[in-house]
Amino acid sequence: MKKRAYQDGCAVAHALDIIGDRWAMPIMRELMLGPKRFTDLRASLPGISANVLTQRLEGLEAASILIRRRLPPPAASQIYELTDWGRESEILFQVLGRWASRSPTMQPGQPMSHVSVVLSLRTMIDRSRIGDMDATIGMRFGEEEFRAILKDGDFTIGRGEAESADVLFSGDQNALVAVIYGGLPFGEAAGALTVAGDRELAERFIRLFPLPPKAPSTVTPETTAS
Amino acid sequence: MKKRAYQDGCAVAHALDIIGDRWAMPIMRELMLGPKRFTDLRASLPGISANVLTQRLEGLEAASILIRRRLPPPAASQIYELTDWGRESEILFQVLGRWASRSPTMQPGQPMSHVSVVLSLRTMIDRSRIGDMDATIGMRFGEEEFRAILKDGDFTIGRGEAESADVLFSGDQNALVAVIYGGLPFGEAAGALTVAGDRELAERFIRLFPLPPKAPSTVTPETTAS
DNA sequence: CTGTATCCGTGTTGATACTG
DNA sequence: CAGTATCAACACGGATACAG
Repeated sequence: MKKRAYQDGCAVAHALDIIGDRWAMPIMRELMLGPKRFTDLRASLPGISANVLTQRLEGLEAASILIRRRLPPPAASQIYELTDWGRESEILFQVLGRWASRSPTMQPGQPMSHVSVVLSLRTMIDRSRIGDMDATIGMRFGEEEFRAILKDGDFTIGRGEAESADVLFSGDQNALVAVIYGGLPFGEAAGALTVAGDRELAERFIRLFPLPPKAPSTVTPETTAS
Repeated sequence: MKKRAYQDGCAVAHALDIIGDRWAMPIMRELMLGPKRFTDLRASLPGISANVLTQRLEGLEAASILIRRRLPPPAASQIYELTDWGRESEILFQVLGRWASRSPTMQPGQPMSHVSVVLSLRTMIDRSRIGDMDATIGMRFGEEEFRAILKDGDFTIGRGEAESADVLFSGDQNALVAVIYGGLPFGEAAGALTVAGDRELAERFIRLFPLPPKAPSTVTPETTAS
């Protein structure tokens, strides 16, 4: 079928055959919190072109990672939704993200999608810091709302109603990232991010997501001769 | 630097920028059990071309995943060796391999490299089945020797002297795979695989690596009309 | 023997425009 | 909204030639 396949019995090579193509994993990531339409996917993946998105969706469907469903009328649109097995791939994103967060060449500050931010919180939460916290945190990024629950030492987050939470973050998800991972004070994020509700809880919340130490760079910084 | 980079702050996207290129992960896999030379890598990655291997090695070196070392004379050859952080990526291969082993589209029977086989054992071992086993297992595939140790409910395997083990498998690594994962009886693998030493231990050993159940295919098998 | 560099045919990717 | 068509740029794989 596929022209360029590793002809290798290794399961890792098979994984790369089905999800190793450019954009395949970012597409899966965007579907991890629930189904999306073609246009939603395109909007949350800046840089992808329509034909590549079509091809990847076909490939991922053929691999049983997602299914295409036509919503019942009146909403006559199609949606793409992960299968159970596709959803099980979340562990890949967690492990990959945790490993890459130590990369010495990673440059911070680039924009992230709504889903990326939420998944990164799922990945980087340090459950040992939750203690006896018992709270709900809402987030509103553009049209999308997410809801996090801290309870019994555990942390869950997904799409959900944000308004009634104990704290509500709203605005630009990148500003929240700058606060949580970049140590930016809320004050300096004002304008891009507003915090409503229990301010002290918000301050505690953002300290639940420590970054692991960077791995050392093994590259000599190349004395740039003209 | 890189022409085609996801411009995405998500750590997963950064990971894909540095290890998402074709052949990058298979190269890392081949170095996971210790350093190799350019020619060794090429031989264990059928299908890769010299220039692509050179490019990937450069990229992985720039990302601090591996370093290039010149062996001291008399062996004047270079070797490629994972950095500490590069070695920490083994978890990626384990998670990826375990997930992909459930793929409904994976076809068994394709050849695997020596390293792939050893890493797959590390990945698929079911420690709960080890019980009080206390033994060493040797494997000799071509020029390479590996040694596994079962002790105190744990399993370790890596490059190492094989001869003195309680059981010695030698011959074609693919035949061992067919026995362990394919359920092929030793008898039918004879010729491709020889087993020396404690035969009963060998039989117990190969049952320590159960495969997880396949995920269901969600693709309708397309009634092939002429 | 161990790599590296260059050329070339081919397939994949990506941007734009366009259609149901 | 959900893709398809077209085309240019690039990456890949193979072969070959070159350098230490």
